[in-house]
Amino acid sequence: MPESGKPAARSRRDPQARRRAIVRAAADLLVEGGGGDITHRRVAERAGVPLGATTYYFTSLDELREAGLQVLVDEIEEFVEHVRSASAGEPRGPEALARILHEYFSDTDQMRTDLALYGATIHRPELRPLALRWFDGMVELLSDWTDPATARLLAAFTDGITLHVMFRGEPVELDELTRAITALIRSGPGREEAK
Amino acid sequence: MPESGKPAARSRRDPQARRRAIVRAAADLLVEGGGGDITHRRVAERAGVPLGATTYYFTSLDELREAGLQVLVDEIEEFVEHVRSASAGEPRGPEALARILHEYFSDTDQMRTDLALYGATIHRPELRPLALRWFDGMVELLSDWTDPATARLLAAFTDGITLHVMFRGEPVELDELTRAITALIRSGPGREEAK
Amino acid sequence: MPESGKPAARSRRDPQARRRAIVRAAADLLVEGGGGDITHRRVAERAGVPLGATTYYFTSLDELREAGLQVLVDEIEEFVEHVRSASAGEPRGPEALARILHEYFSDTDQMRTDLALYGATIHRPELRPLALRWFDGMVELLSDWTDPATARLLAAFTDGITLHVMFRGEPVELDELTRAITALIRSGPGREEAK
Amino acid sequence: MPESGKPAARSRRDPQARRRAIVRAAADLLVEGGGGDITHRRVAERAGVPLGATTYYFTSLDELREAGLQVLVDEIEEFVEHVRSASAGEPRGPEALARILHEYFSDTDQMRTDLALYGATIHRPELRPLALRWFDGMVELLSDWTDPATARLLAAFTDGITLHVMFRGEPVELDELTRAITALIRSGPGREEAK
DNA sequence: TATGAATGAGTCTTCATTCAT
DNA sequence: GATGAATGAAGACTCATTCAT
Repeated sequence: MPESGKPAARSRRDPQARRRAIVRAAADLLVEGGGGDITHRRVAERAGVPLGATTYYFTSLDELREAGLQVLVDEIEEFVEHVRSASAGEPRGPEALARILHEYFSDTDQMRTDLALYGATIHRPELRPLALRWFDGMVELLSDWTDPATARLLAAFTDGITLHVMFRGEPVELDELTRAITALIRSGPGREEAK
Repeated sequence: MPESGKPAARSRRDPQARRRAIVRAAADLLVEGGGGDITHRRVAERAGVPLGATTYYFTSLDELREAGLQVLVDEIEEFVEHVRSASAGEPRGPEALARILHEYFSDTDQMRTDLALYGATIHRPELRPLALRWFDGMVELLSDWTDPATARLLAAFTDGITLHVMFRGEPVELDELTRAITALIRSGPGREEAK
Repeated sequence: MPESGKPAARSRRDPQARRRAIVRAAADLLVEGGGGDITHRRVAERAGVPLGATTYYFTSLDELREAGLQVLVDEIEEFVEHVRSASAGEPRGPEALARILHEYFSDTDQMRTDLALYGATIHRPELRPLALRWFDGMVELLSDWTDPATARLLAAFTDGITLHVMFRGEPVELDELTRAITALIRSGPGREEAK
Repeated sequence: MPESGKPAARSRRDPQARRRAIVRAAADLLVEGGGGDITHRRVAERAGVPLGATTYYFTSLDELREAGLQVLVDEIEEFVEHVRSASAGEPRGPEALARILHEYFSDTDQMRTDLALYGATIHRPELRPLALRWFDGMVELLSDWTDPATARLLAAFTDGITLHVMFRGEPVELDELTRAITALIRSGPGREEAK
């Protein structure tokens, strides 16, 4: 129960919440059905707002789509941040990294979000910067474990695995993952020693 | 009298050629703009056939879209086959493989086709078998160079690199590729001796 | 009753007639309400065709509007042609011309069409060539009665009178008209003697 | 305390100025794009006032449109008045009048305003009184130079020339104008001697 | 067999107007 | 008194699909 005063009763005359609800709905639709499924009507229904609200808050459908995608990327970045802080105290060996990534490859929801991001941007070059934010975030995270060049290779490797795991519907084995990651990291020039 | 003869003079009074032209147009549109760009009108115009022809040869637009995707996969398989036969005499070392893959990562058209395939199937589980044909073809190709498990990892790696290279618009360096591939292959249990 | 065979029964599966009906409806709406009143819905209802038909036959509303306007201009030109041939045998004195124009200034329908033409083109420079066809037609007609320069002045004069007569709802007197036209023609260098 | 003082500092907390700004914006839009371009949003943006202000000061959009038109007519009347006083000392011969009118026919902005007035009223009989104020003002002005009947003819002539000059984008020559005006005035019964 | 006509559903978008604040 | 949020109606346009020919 919040402070006091108007406890619930939001939604009407709460532009911010309304906008959020619309974007949330767009993001969900993006994950479920891809960018082509974003229509004013669908978003409005999903968000529980009248049709006019979607056009009132967003000048064009493109803008709405991008806002939804933005939310997805924000979520992904939060996830990356979460992983990073959760692994703060862990040893920096390849095995530990493999365990972390393996966990990620078991999180279907998370991967579905990534896939939605790829799908939405593949044919929309103007939105690719959003996907790059995810790529770069991953590279940055991996840079805690290896040198930048290897981090980039590992980031690409990660996305490839995501694609294959999701398409095949089969998980990736932890030991194989460990083997590959270990090999890739060992092959690199090594992480620069900070300080 | 039909039968043989008339090697040229196709297209008119050649239902098969017409069908092919339509599917070809659909495939092109798929690569250029994604599944959302496939409409009867657009395909008809692109193929240079009357509007009615698109509905005459294909019961529904979905069917047409899928046929176009099919063509894409066929092309990809041809490409894989081409690579395989072209590399028939080459040594089976990681360096040679890296060179082959590096060439692939320089072929923007080819990668665009792959991307179109991902994009078209990400949100259509029923079409994923088509993408898997590409995945499997790649695994099979790579199995000439390493063990099956490593081949699967390499195939995923390949798709990840494709994604990153295309999205970033930056090529991948041959030496990095060589390093990664060498490491991955060396880490594997080794290729079963065929024969 | 036409030839034989299908006597009436047109309208369905008679694209030409359909197109004509649509344009006719657009032209009527143009005269009655101005260019702003042209909407797909209104035209469709007026023409007695389904909404989709208007977009099927015309790529854009602008095209439809222009087609309607075109019809108006065609009508006007027919009218000019009619006047010309009707006055073929008449003497070429200013009095005869005044009588002809006076008749025109009594034809409310005809003037309403002209007004619609002005109204539709005033804010659409791209359509002005259509209005100029009327201006030029009038100049040509008047050139049968006087020199080109004076014909141009008279044509402008005609349009001004149309505007005032229609806006005031009061006719112009024949004798005043005669006086003005006579004065204008007499002031000119005179018609070039043909041959 | 209000009353006098504060010569500047208007606009905020000055309802009248706000209203004026809105009407001014409407008038401008009328001239630039015709009545169809008048929308609350556009007017508000143009006037630099919040959207709500346009509905606060004007019950309906029609009312706003008419107010804008009103302003146009006021401007036109001012212009006529200006011409009259400017020509107060001039000789009353046709040549002088021709010069004055020729100046008017060179003032594209002024003519555009007139055109906007025609365009806005052609299809709105209820607004025609506004256009008649311009017609009548012109007749009155011309009555300083000729008899009423001829003044009416000249006023119509003026509007016709405006239409043709603007539509053709070509100016009218001073000598032709002089010739026509001279002829028309000479043909009249002559101006009643005032006083 | 082949095709262009046909149309209703659905898309994006704009907007006058109302109203809560 | 002001104003931005709100929304349903309507507008332009596209199109899959059906069907007459």
